[in-house]
Amino acid sequence: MKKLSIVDIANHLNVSKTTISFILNGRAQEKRIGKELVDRVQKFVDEVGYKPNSLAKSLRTGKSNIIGLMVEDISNPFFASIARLIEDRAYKNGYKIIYCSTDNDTNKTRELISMFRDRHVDGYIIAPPEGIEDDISSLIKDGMPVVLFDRHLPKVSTDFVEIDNLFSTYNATMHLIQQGYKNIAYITFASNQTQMQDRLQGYKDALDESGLKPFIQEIVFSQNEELIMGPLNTFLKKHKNLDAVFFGTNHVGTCGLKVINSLGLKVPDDLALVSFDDYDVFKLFSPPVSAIAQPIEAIADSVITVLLNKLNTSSQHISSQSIILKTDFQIRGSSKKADKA
Amino acid sequence: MKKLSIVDIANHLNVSKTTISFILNGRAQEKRIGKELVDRVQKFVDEVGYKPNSLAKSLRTGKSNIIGLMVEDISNPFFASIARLIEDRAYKNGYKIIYCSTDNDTNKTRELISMFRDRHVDGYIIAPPEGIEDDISSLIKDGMPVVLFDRHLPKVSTDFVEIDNLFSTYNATMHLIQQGYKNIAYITFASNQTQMQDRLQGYKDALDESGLKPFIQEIVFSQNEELIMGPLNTFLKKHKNLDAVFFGTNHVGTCGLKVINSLGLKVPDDLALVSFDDYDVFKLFSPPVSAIAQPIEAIADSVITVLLNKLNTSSQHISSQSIILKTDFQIRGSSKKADKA
DNA sequence: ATGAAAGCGCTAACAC
DNA sequence: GTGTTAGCGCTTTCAT
Repeated sequence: MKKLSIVDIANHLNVSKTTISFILNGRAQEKRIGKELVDRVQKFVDEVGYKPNSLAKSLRTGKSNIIGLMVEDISNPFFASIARLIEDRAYKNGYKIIYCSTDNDTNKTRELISMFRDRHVDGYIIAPPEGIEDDISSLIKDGMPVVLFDRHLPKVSTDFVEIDNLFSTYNATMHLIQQGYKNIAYITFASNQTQMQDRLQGYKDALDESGLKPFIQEIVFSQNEELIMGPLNTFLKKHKNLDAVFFGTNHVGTCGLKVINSLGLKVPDDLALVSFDDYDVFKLFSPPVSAIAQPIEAIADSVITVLLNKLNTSSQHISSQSIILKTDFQIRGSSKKADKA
Repeated sequence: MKKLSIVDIANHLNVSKTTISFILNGRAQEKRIGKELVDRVQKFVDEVGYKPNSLAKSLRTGKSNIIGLMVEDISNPFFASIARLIEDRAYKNGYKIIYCSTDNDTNKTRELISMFRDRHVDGYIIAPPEGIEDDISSLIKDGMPVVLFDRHLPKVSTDFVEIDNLFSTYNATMHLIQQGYKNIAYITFASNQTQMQDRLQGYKDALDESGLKPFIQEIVFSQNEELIMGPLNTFLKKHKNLDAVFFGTNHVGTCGLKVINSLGLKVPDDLALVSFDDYDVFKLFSPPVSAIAQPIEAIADSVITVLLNKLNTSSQHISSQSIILKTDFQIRGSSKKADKA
């Protein structure tokens, strides 16, 4: 059974394909097409299960109903959860998602953007790596709806959705300080991305304000856990005087826990812990790890809402918006000073 | 700057667009097009950064270079990791991925398949829910390349990639028995999917063989963790005599750990633990949880290899293959009997 | 109120 | 070797 086209059904019904097209696109009223005809067409279409070829439609209209989603790494639970939520909302609104992981690699990202353009995606949701400013700018210049999230590009004016990174780490660091910890390290990935810089700054500000000395360890991002745990191990062994460690991301945090376990360190007695991003690993660790929970649902919701908005308003120039969401600091056993101060 | 089409560049070079098309598609040799012309075209194309419109190409050729990937839930670390790996391989071979989560919902899946068809995806990778047999069959009947994974549909003859579920649970259950545990429960999601049934059977076989009594608890699948933890809690409270629990999936396992923590049970003294699927949560729990590690890379690799194969061989009727991979049972502290038997 | 026809950008049979 | 041309299936202007 060959798939039928609009022509087939037009022929079968002895009507012009134009009319069919109008009816199928809900413009029957507007075109004053006879109600009786409309029903007849509708009925037949349902009967044979005709579906317009969306490729042809896209070619003609220039709209693909596809949204491109570019995250750092889809296997990271943070991004996976957001992707899931965005996916749901997108499908409900008639959009499909094409996604991919950038690995924070500028060239790969550039290539992917080009692929997306080529595919005529209608909109872009991107957690951008550094160095991609020009590509994003040109996307925007060409009128493509773009929403950044998790971080933004200071030199590009776009809509973006973020959390209050600086306050989050400041606040959590302050908590450690209030608990009486003095030698607090901050371990993060080496990155100039805004969210990473803001987080680092929040930590620094808190220490500064309290007259404490910062210990910062930046690790080169890698897919290979060994390459993260190695430097972490070295760092922790070298700084025996530390009494608390702040992990800048969930990935660093997880690797950190593994290293701490392998070193046989006691939490929080030997070392207190706080990590960015909250997820099961932290909740189930013994003791559970204090963590900064990002409002995943709110982020996904904001992102897709903003994008759908841009997609639906024909007007090119709505002023772009920045949405900054609050995080939720979950204080748990890993950062509570033992009673005998 | 308007995006240019093949016609523009043909005009600009005073050549027919056919010639351009041939050159761009690497058929210059075959068509004996002058090397000099080829170079000239190539140079100009590079210069202006011309990219063929893939929509038009797809419309014409019927190929979209898109693979549809349907998993149960992209935010589940197992599926997220596999998706990531498949994505990489697919991109390297010139394919993009459109993915979505089925939630094990037959109707949703049916709709998604229809969307994929409509989008003319070139191939399908599916972790199928129950009840979707007919849709898959018709896909195959129409000559679409389909690879199932994680589970299969007994009534449909397709290529699929799976692990040896039955042996995996049998083996791990035997381990518990050898450690001296007598009252071993198996907690899983209620499901008739092959992998779930096989896992359950492996457990039953082991108990049978050892003359032990099974305790089986099936939980209704849900996105909402509360709805999983509730029944779990009830079950554990009701069966105080249990000395070991086997979790049938990573999700059940994670929820199980939360419940065990909230109940204040000691692992493995109060309760020994084994779970299907290995991931960070299990590795970092105290004590670390014995787990059946699926060979993620091998699964992803097999899936995409099989699919690419089907995509590239024009022949319709290669006999379909089933690939069954081995798992790796990681024995850890959660299932070792305390020394004083 | 309905239909004819142009055209979105590309490929490939078929001429020349 | 290179160009002409007919679609792929759809939307939309314009004429009737």
